Amino acid sequence: MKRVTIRDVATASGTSIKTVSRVLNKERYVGADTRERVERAVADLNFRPSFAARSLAGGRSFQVALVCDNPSPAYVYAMQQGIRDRCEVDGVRVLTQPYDRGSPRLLADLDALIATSGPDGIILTPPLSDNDDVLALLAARAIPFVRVSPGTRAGLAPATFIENVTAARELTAHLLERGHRRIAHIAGPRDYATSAQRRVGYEAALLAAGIAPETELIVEGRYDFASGAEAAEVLLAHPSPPTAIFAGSDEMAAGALMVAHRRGLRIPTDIAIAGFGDDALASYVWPPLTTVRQPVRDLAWQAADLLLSRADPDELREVAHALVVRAST
Amino acid sequence: MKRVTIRDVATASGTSIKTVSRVLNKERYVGADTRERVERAVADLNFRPSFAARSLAGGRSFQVALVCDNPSPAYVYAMQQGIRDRCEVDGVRVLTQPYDRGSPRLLADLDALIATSGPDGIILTPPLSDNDDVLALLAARAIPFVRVSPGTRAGLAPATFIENVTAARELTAHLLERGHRRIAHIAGPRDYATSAQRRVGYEAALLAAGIAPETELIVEGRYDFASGAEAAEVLLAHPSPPTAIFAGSDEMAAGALMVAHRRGLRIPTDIAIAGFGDDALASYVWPPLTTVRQPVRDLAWQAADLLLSRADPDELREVAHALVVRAST
DNA sequence: CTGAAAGCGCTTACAG
DNA sequence: CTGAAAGCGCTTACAG
Repeated sequence: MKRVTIRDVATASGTSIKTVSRVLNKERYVGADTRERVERAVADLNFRPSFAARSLAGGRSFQVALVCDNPSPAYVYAMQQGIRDRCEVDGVRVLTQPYDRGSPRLLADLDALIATSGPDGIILTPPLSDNDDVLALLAARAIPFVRVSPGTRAGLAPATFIENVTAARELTAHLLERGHRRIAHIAGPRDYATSAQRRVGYEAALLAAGIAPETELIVEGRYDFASGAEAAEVLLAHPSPPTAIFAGSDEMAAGALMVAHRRGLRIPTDIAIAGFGDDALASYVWPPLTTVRQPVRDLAWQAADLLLSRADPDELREVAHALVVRAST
Repeated sequence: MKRVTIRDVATASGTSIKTVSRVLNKERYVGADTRERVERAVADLNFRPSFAARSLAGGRSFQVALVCDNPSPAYVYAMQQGIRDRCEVDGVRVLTQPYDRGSPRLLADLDALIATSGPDGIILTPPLSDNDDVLALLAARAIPFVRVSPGTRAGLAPATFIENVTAARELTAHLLERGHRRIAHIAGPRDYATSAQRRVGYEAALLAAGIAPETELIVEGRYDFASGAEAAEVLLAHPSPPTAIFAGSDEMAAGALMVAHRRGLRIPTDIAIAGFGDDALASYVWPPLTTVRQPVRDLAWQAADLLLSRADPDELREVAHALVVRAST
């Protein structure tokens, strides 16, 4: 079973390999009937061009890399799906490279990825979207990239985002409406721009209600379950504990929920708990979590679209979020 | 910034490109000092060979594909991690292709993957590990593959697995020890070999305890949360409901847990619930789930190792499971 | 142990 | 609108 090549298609269609190449790449200036003959031959022979050959000859790899360092498998998985949804339309493959931002090898690994696989573009998710070293490397290598949920330096590259500040303000307002006055916040890690954005929204809502944010009611987590539980322990041990907790991620909210259960607290009567993201997890825990829907798959799709359509560096695309009220508040 | 090529390395080290190629591929018959000169030049020039060129010339792609169709992001993500852990040792990349086994395009898409990307090997996860059409296609294309948790046709290809029957028996025995006599089972979908294996283990434990399995206490789900909830509704509506439910996956167990909470049942007093897998989710719900630990990442690592080490088709590797008792039983 | 030649399957640049 | 030539950066087969 020898491989069918462009040469076979040229022979079968009575044209040259250059013409077949033109049809393959949807170039203009191919006669209608010539195009048709080539397309028939492609179908008849079940010809599929070799990525390796196209990459080598054309200097493009037909590959996009998702470069991420995120504690949530659900997030990364949804990102992969959204990116793939968009990329497969263009016949582009997706390479997922999870990194450890703490690793001293981060830059070297990323550089190696670029040198060996030569992706046509890169999609950066938080916290890498705001990592100066990574940003500098991509600029030096002159490789197109898109940022998901960046915090600073708008205009550096196209980006997709949700209005984190607004969303957090809406969620906090919901807790205020429920009558809560002592509302705690479990913030995300410092190097995520989204952490600060969500915290700003939380504080803005409190201020708008005439409540001064208290440092003691704000604890920093790592966006994961364990840190949410740790933070909740701290908050609930407070002499005058909060009646509501707004966690910056659903996983942290789930951790807080676990602690509340362990302490025999009734939810939401004794303590209301809300998250952020609307991961599948938010619907799986008891009681189901009030949260903000962050459509990760859409964010990813738009990011891939920005990349493949070669958007201008200052193009920003907002994806709509939504407050989702469930039984935990 | 022109790309550094093998030719530059040959010039810098005073050898030929063939010798550089030998060093790169760790071939034998290279003089010690020649090797050293080449290695120094590689390091000095920061040379990284092009995957595209190596693929085209060598007929290998340095790429392995994970071909899966699984409802659980956590499972797929853990598989990706384990495979990548092993592959990066050999400088091999991982392509993840999620498929829809219900799709009429499944085979065509898989065939296209093979034709365009030409992976050096493929890893199949359930239920694709037992899909006859997929198996036939891979055989026809003569492409090496490894199966994760296959059910039948041992010897067709190397495989990794956990002892599902034993594990399910142990879990059910645990429920029996807790005093339960009416133990229900939410089984996985029919096309997963693991579904039948777990069910067999469940029935064997009952029989060993002198209890005849009842058809009405066995409901089929889809391994996901929603189907677990649906199955639990059916089971708890039974005139003589079970006192314990063993779900074939953690997600289904979480669904059953949700239904129990909605009905105001105390867990495990009114109803005990156990899952299978020990996904992160199992520790996130309340009460935490008793389950069987299935080390997916290890299964994946071993699968990749079997592939990269060109294991014989009859090589099987068992990965150890473990009963994990928590508060839900 | 080492190297010169040919070729993998495409695309690029150049002609016509 | 179409094609012949050169070349992408490596590895394979073949010599020595």
